[in-house]
Amino acid sequence: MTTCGVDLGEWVMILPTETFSNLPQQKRQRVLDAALDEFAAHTFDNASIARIVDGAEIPRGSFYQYFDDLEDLYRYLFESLGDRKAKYLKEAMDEEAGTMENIRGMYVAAVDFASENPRMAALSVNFMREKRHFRSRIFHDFKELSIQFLRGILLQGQQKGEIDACVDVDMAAFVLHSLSISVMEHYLESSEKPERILDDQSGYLQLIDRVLYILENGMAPRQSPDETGQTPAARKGEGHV
Amino acid sequence: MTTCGVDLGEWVMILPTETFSNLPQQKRQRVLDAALDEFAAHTFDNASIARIVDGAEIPRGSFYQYFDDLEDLYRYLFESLGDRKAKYLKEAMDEEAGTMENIRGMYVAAVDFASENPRMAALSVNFMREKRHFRSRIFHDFKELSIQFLRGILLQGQQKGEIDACVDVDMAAFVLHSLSISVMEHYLESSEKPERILDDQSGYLQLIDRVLYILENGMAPRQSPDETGQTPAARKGEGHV
DNA sequence: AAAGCATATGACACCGCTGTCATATACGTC
DNA sequence: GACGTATATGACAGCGGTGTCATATGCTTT
Repeated sequence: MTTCGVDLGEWVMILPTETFSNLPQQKRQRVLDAALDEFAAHTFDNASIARIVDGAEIPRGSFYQYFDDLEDLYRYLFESLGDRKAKYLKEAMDEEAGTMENIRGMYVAAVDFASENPRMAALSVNFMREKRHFRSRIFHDFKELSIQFLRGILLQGQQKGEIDACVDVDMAAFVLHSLSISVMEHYLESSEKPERILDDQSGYLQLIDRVLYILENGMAPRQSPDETGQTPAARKGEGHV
Repeated sequence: MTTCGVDLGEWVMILPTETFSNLPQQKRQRVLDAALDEFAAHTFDNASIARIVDGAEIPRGSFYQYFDDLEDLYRYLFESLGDRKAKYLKEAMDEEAGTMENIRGMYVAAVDFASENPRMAALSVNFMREKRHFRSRIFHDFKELSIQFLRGILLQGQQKGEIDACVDVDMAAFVLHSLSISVMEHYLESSEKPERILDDQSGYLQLIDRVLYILENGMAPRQSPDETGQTPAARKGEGHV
């Protein structure tokens, strides 16, 4: 697939074939929209070009004029997802802030991202459900990357004395990564349901705080328990709501 | 599907149609084997009757003599999985033991189970990847059940003073459940890889201990840090290896 | 051996999807 | 208007799947 930079609305993305990038905005958007719908609702294996062309109301032949195949389109969407999510995470990181505050910031950013881009979030949850083999074909060890990023934060935290020296940073990164996926999944599943008890932001901020309280303080009784039941990060982060 | 109890080898299971249960053991086993292979390798949507009958070397028509459809067979396998896994968990639970020791026991049991029944473990990981809708159709809120079970243990632990009163048991159960899935997934993925750095039991016992150390003690520095870097549960549990 | 019943068998119709290709259309250029 | 090039279009062959059904097989009973 040929690539060329194009400013599409708010953010710059890498586009597939020339033909696709020359398309009138509206039509192009219809295609991307239908594709996002498809990948938000189905794993890659179950996604179908037939439904995408149907949704976008373009003839089947055109699809192959724009993309080599489904994976080509997927790659493209996935990349723009990565760019977009990276922005959220960058905004959330604060050099001045403590380690746990930054971690909380990342969790919150992930839910913000999911709430503002539900289809992209669903796509990324589906991506995590793909077989390892597929995942690394699309984005070489995306999971590894995410874990390494968290690992860096934790290591720094350990140097600053904010993370206990006894904790194994690799495991902690693994734990944080797994839980952030679970929280996002939970968020997306709950917003599917009609009841939507927790679909509002503030409900999820509370959920994140409670999960992080456990990760920060542990489940064993503390010698001097914190009476508020909130993490320091949560307390400092309250301005966010 | 008609049901009837039959003792197949080590454990009692509920069998589908009369016809299937009257089959010679060897043939029946071939079918179950092929099915387990299929569901360990593919999610339900991607599994195919064609491959199963191929693997079992039975004619396609026979399949429909034994089962209504793929879901019928899936239900049956899933149920026997549940029975089998429940046994592991029951053995792991110890009324006398402390809460964290029991939780560790469950994690270890899950990896033991995965190691001794890798295809069933893969099936159960695939099950967790299914859409919520499918999951509750097969087994009404399996995830919920698992979380409720953990919740009970934690609540008891809180009453015994072994779990900090500040922790939200619902969140803790959610965290424990999510991580147990992640650990099992990690185990299965690592045993797919040729290197297999951590595929041995003892490597995983270490992984579990490190994860649980974090959950027990938290990542924040403790006033009186434990010099060994292991959980009390891990120390008491060492006899297991 | 004929009849009756349970089970086995694989050919078959039908479906949804993919990727291709011959053909149609639009548009800029002479 | 004729030509050339880029793009549009949907019919189509091919594939792998499903569920069915007419027919075959084997075993038991008379």
